[in-house]
Amino acid sequence: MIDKKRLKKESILEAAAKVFSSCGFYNAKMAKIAEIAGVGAGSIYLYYKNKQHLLDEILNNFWKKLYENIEKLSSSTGMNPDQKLSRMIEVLFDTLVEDSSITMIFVHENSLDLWNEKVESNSYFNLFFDTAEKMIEKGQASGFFPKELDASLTLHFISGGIRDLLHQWATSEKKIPLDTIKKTIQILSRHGLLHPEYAIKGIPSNT
Amino acid sequence: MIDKKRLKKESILEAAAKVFSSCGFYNAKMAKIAEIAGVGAGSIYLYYKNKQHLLDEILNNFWKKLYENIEKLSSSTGMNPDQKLSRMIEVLFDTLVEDSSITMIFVHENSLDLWNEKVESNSYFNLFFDTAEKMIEKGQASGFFPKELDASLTLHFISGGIRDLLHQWATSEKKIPLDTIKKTIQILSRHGLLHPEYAIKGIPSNT
Amino acid sequence: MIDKKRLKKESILEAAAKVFSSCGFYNAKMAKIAEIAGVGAGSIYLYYKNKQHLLDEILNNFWKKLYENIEKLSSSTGMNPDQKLSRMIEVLFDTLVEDSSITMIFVHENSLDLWNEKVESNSYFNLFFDTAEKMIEKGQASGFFPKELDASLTLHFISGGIRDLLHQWATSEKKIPLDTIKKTIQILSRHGLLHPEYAIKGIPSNT
Amino acid sequence: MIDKKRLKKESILEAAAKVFSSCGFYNAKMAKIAEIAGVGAGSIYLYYKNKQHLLDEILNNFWKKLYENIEKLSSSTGMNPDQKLSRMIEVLFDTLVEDSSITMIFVHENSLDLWNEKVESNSYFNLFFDTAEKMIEKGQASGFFPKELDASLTLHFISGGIRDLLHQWATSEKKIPLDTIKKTIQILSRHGLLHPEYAIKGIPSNT
DNA sequence: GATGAATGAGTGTTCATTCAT
DNA sequence: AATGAATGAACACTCATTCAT
Repeated sequence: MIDKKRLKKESILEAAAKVFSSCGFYNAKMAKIAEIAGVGAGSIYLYYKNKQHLLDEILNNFWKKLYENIEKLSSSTGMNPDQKLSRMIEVLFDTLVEDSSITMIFVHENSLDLWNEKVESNSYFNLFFDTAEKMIEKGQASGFFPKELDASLTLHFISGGIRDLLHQWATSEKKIPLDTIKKTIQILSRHGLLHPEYAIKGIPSNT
Repeated sequence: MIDKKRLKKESILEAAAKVFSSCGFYNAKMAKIAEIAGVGAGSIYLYYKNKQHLLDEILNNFWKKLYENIEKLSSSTGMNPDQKLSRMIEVLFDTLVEDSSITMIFVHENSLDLWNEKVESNSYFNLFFDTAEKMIEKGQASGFFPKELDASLTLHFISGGIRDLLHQWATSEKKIPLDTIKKTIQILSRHGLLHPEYAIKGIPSNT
Repeated sequence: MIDKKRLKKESILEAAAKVFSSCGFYNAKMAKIAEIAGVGAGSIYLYYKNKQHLLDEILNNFWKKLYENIEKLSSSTGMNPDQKLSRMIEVLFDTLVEDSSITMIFVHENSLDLWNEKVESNSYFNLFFDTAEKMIEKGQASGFFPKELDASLTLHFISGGIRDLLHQWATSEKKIPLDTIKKTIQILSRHGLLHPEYAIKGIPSNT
Repeated sequence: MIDKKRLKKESILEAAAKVFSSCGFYNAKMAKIAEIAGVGAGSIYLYYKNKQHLLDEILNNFWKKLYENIEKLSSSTGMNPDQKLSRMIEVLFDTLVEDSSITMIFVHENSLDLWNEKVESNSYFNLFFDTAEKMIEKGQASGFFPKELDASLTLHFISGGIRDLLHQWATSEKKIPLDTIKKTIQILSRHGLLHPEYAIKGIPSNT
């Protein structure tokens, strides 16, 4: 009984994710969402205040999942910061890939006005970023990562990179293998584009 | 006479950029654009087919400028691939920072439907990416950059990173100095997050 | 058992009266009525056909009470028509004041569409008016009231006056004492605004 | 040109009055108003903020006209208070009869929520009532009208009476002649229902 | 009987676009 | 060319009413 309700609420959210991801938030019609969810148009409003609320929930769920995954990782022992970084990227990546609708929404719904509410402190969005930030700071403290980098900015750079790569992956005709994407992200995040040797020895002057 | 026309067309585009960047595409009102441009609402349609066309033009101009800047760089001699990469990032960065409206649009207007038209082959968007891609491939050929990376994906990763960083910069209260942003991008793009020494020597096992 | 039912039916009507009087018919929500009555939303429809029916019942009850009060008065002996008129006004007034919800409804819910059904002949509304009309006609027959007046119109004038006065009373900040209202009604109904002496002697020409 | 605009604005208001008066405010459809006015649905909003604004304008116009008519009367000389009262009732009556749509609206749209805005001080509604109130007070000062009456309440009684009488007139099948209505109002307002002689001599005890 | 979740018809309002002037 | 008044399609949301439980 109470399970059925949860199921219905869930199916509406899934339908919304599907429609948002394929049409974008502004072109998504509530009627379409209702149709896909298999409920009457008015029923959506029994569970969600309005269209915006649907998006908020979707994104919040996403950040929550991400936070929970990263949280375990953060407090785990037996990995050095570099391994944790690798793992974090993997988690971020896997979470995104797991549900392509969410990925598309994450990728696309960046529009200015769609973010105001989620920046409330201690939203999962912030929890995620704070946790990840601290992981990087620890890596800096133990000498793994250069101290001159700002942890928050670093995080944004990497997550932005991942986002665009997935955008590319999701929209490209000839599907790029996910493993290629994954490896690319790992290399670039950890080593950057420049060959490590050059980074240390410097560039040979006769080139 | 013909100059006056060009001026008016230009001022409309500038107004559109201003409004798009502050409200987002979907909340931007044509009436507001006309008002800011100082023209009648109907006049916009003398120069641009519709709202979408305005956005297309803005983004196209942006990619054109970017392409032209990168083009010179690409064919220039006297720089090694690493220096060119650095310079390219600088160009990308500077071009974005130059006009904050455009940056905000570049950052936000990712919505699915807003991109279909621009992927036409030989748009400046593609020209830019092709050129940049070739630069990276040259770097790989000459051993500067690891061959295992896909040039196109690399490019997307970096541009996505830059985008998110600038988003962060544009929306953060306490303005982060642009130089910090710039340096962060340079380091991460070229060296990644992991300290180069570890990248080569490997991680000490006793950590 | 059957009493419990009557009680529930009653409480729904009371709740409806409360909500109608505070929000007006069109802004009254069935859900709110159900909540105040302490029943489920669907239960209302076990007792009343629809929203309109609730209003009909409320008003019908009101006219019924009024009719019953006036009926006794009409057939009573020992009062002259003027005294009966006075008494009738008093009854009308007291009935209205007794339940302020009903008053507000009587005062406000005049909207065209809300009346069609109630004009069915031999509704209590009509019974009340017929009885009151006859009282006035008797007064005319016995010379108390001027014969040139139409009894029905007279009645409407007076009841309209009372209605507006009560509206005034119900909405005014600084509560006007009910006695003042009552006295005003009595004087104006019986003597009008003009000082009786002038009415007979005529107006002195030198004013 | 500017006249055409005024004409269009006017025609929309007239259409609104027509529809409001026949359906009531809440059942009036904007689409219907537009259709009757012969304009597109959106055009209404070029001239009026919303549906409520239409009603406000209609009623405000009505009170304005009424105020202007009463104002002249109030400051005129050569009439005693009783004559002025008579004249005022006539003006009120004539203004209402002049446009039956407005009358119906005046009669029906009393709903609680439809009045909030108009009670702003110095609206024409208030100006009208203040002016009329002063007329009555003058009549009391010069002994024409009984001092025990409150001028404001008196006014409300009379206007309420007129309203109901016109309601009656407007909805009755067999059209009552307007003259009958008018005379009824005059008599009742000035002399009340009781025969003036009785009012002075008292009621003979043997009745 | 009683419930309250589900429904979907219904509508005020917006705004990109057009076109008469 | 330039205007801005006019348009009308489109849509999120409400809420009286129903009906499965």
